[in-house]
Amino acid sequence: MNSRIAREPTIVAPDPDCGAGAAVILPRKFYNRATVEVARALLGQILVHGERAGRIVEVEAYLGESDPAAHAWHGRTARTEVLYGPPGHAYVYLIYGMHECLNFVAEPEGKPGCVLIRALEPLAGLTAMRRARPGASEADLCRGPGKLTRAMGITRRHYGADLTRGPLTVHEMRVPPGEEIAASPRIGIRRAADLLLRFYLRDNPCVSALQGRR
DNA sequence: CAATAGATCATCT
DNA sequence: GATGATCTATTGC
Repeated sequence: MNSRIAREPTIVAPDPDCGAGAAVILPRKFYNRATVEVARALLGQILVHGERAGRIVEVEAYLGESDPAAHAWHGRTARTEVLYGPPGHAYVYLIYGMHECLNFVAEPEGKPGCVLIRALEPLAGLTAMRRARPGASEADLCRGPGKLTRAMGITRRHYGADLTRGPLTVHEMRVPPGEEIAASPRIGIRRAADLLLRFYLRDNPCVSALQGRR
C-alpha cells in the first residue's frame, strides 16, 4: 500500500511549484528525427503539467503511413492532422470510448510519426494525481497510457499543444547510468504485432505489463 | 494468480 | 455498424 519505490533524488528543480523552473525544456529539434530515436531518447525525461510531473519510463513508436498499427496508416484525416504538422506537438485521442492517450509528434513536418507515452514515474504533484485516481498506489498512478493522462489531467483539450511552450512541457533529464533500456512488441495492437517498437526502463516498477509477459 | 467481460464513443468503413 | 495504441471488476483455478 505504501510507496514501494524508494529512490534517490531524481527531482529536477529545487523550486517546489515551478512548472517550468530551472530545468531545460527539450527543443523542437529533439523531436525532429526518426520516431524510434525520439522514442528511446524520451525515456528518463520529465513530463510536466502544472504542478504535476513524472519521469517517462515506457513509450511506443508509431511509424506513420508505413506502419499498419499507426493511426496515420489510413492517411491524413481530421484526427491525424496534427501528426502531419511540425514535430514537438501533442497528439491526444480517445480510445475505447473512455481513455485518453498522449503522443508526441516526431519526424520533420509532413511525416506523421509519433511516440505514445505509456507510463510515468510520479515525481511531483502526487496529491493531485491521487485525487484524480483514488485508491491507486504510487507506482500504479501513471502505469499505463490511460492511467497517466487521467493522473496528469491531460485530455483532448491538449490536442495540438506545443510541447516547447506549454501548458505541457518535457524537461531534460537523461537516464542515469545503470538503468537499462529494453525493447519489446507493442501492447494491445493486432497488426504489426511482431515489431519491437516498445521501449522501457527495465526493472522500473512504474512500467506497465509486467516484465516477463507480453 | 490468470483469464475475461463490460464500460462507452470517436472515428472510419 | 464495427472497431479499438485501455482499465477495472469479477470470476475461475
